[in-house]
Amino acid sequence: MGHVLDKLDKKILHFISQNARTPFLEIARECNVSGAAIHQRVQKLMQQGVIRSSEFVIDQYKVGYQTCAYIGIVLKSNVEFQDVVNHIKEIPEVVECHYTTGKYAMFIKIYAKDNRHLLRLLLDKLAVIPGVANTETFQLSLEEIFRRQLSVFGEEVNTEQDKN
Amino acid sequence: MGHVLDKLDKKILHFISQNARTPFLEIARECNVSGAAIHQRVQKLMQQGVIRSSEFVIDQYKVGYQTCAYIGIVLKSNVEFQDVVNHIKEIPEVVECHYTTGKYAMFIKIYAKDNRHLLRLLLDKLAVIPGVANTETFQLSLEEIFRRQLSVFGEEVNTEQDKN
DNA sequence: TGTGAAAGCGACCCTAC
DNA sequence: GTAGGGTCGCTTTCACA
Repeated sequence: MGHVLDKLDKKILHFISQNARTPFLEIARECNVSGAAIHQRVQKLMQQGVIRSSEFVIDQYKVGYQTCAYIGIVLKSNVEFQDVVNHIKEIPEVVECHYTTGKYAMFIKIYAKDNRHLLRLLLDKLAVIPGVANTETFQLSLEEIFRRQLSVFGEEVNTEQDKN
Repeated sequence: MGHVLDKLDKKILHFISQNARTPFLEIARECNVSGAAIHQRVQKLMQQGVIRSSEFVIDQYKVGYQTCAYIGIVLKSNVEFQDVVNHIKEIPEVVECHYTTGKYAMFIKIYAKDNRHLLRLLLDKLAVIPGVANTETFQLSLEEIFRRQLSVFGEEVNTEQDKN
């Protein structure tokens, strides 16, 4: 939890969370510090786990995955969560998996090529997992309206100022 | 949306979707092509919109956002979707927004610092948007079990082979 | 922790195929 | 659409403060 981030950390996160290829030297110039400082900060943030990874974001629709759905999963009683998770992990089309409190035990996000594919995933891959009682599907429309990273830093990041 | 991706495209996407800082030259060596080829392919993929962006992924929990929820939104009748979307966009804690078919009109993903914060967002920001009839919240547990990009390319990518 | 310089590479552009 | 070379700029490391 309490990772104390100062303004410089937040500025760095602000930049690199929007464009992973931003040169560290460019960030350094924006922040009026040396390139080495940025480099060291980024390494520390990675070690602390504040930075989880970096990735190019692919448009799933353009590579043939036309359908996306959130699925709430209800488990049978006395089921070991981890067993179910292990099965779910084996389905490559599942891109997120969460525990939830309330109505469902778990919530997953899944991509499929089309509705038929989605149905097959539901029936042949999900429903057959031991422990899964039933599922409810919230099918998302073709167009994702928007998607972004949490811009926690927006307000506090002022690009034209000294480092403190 | 037939963007025809050949094996080389898929290999490239496979690498850069997992680590945005992978040097193109390294990918080139893996694929037995020149660095320039990778560079041009990536540019083309960006122009086509297959690559949407690149980003460092921040661990939200480690920067003080302890709570995450999916929220299904029901709209009043005769409401212009876009008006509602415009209001939702103004809430920085919302990181995804989708249209859905079925029970809800829209589905969003939202981060909050804690339960109180989530409640305030629901009551003070979401519920007051004109056109929003009611919402249903699926609160996600602290620990995200996993999150990954669609590895469409896994099966087809063989790192030790020629380019065709 | 941050700095500055130095060394090693990679990105990018251009020309040729 | 790919290869190769050259230049420029970036990353990374190190001694020092």
